[in-house]
Amino acid sequence: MTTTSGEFALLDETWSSVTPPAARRMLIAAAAAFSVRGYHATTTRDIAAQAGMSPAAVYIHYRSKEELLFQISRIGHATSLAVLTGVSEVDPAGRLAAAVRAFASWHAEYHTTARVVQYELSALTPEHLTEVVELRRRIEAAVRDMISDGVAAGAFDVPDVRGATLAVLSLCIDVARWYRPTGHRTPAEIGDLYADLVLRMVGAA
Amino acid sequence: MTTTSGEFALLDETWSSVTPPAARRMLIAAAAAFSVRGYHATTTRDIAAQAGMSPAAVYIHYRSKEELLFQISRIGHATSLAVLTGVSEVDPAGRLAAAVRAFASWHAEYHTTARVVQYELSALTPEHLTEVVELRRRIEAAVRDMISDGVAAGAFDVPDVRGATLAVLSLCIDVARWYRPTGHRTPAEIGDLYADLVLRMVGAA
DNA sequence: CTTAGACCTAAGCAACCGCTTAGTATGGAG
DNA sequence: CTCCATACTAAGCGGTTGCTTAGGTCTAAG
Repeated sequence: MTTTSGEFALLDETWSSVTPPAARRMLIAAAAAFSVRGYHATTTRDIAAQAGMSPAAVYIHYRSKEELLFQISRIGHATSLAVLTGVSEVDPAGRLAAAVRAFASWHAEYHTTARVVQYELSALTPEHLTEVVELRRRIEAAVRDMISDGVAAGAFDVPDVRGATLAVLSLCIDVARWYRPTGHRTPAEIGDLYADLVLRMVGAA
Repeated sequence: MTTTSGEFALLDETWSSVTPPAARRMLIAAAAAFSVRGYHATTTRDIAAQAGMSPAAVYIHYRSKEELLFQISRIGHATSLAVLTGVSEVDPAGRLAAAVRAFASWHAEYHTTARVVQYELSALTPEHLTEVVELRRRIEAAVRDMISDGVAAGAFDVPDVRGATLAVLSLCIDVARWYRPTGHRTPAEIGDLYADLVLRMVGAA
């Protein structure tokens, strides 16, 4: 486990499915630029310069600037869904805690990608947005199921399951907004803090 | 109490300090446009059209597009700080609950303004950002004081006061991201839900 | 060496951006 | 009436945008 890639060493292959290498470099450059300046404030010249290529090189691999955004959003949503549902614990409290720990710390560790994922939805075309919204629906359903399983097992005390689901997701997602690598909390510490707070919110014994 | 202005009827004078009326109409049009499309995706022509004036009319009342953003951000931050600190309760749990209820429901009721306040900070000039960051510091300090007062009085069980402050503010702020007026929760209901969740987070008896 | 094809660049186009300039309409004071 | 300040618009300027086109360079098979 290195300090830069943290506990997501295996997932640092976020972009490994993107080929050829030049297309991957372009995506990574676009994600970095979008996360710092926002989609609309980023020019195709910015992206190309950061990837070390000419502005026209963008269009060898992607149809448009928006397609770059879509690929980042699609892969980022799929990765965060995998992180959330990839926990192995079986008891309700341990399972929810592990999922929140992983999901929250992913939003810190990969705050660059997460910011694009969470705050640039409105720049997607309607067709691309539809595809991404389906992934978001599955993320929400995963959290809701974990909470209602705990309620059914008598492990949680939750008067409003949908409200609690909303709050848990909201809390984790917002990490992408405020997190700074220079802050004095590591992604793992944020994960631990949030797992504890969420167990208190659902009234776990 | 009307359904549209909710419990913030008196505060619906958010922009009442802005004169003359044409300047106020321009600010409101800009806030609406920025909240829907984002600062960088909004053109001065969009703003002027929504205010029913010509593009040049923007520059009668404001030096630049960025100054419109700054005024929205400054007034919005000041208003949300007033909402947060305007609670009258004295006991720690009641005071924190009332503050969270007011702050969270403000972010729903005025989600248009709140979105600009929370998500367009990076478009401000360094000088304007400095002024707004000072208001944000006071907002954070207000929440932190409420939590540490409760800890000192033995009413809360909080192992990490700064971490809890971060989470409480984060939860309320993120309402501006997900809230939709067409949703089935009213701003007041969101405030009640969040006040309960926050009391659980701080371990109030 | 020739050739095909993948990959990339230099140059630039049409459209659009924030903002400016020059001028018009209005209404109150003298 | 004249004069002037205020509030606005029509037109457009210089610069930037996303994206295209035409052409160059590299690798590897024949």
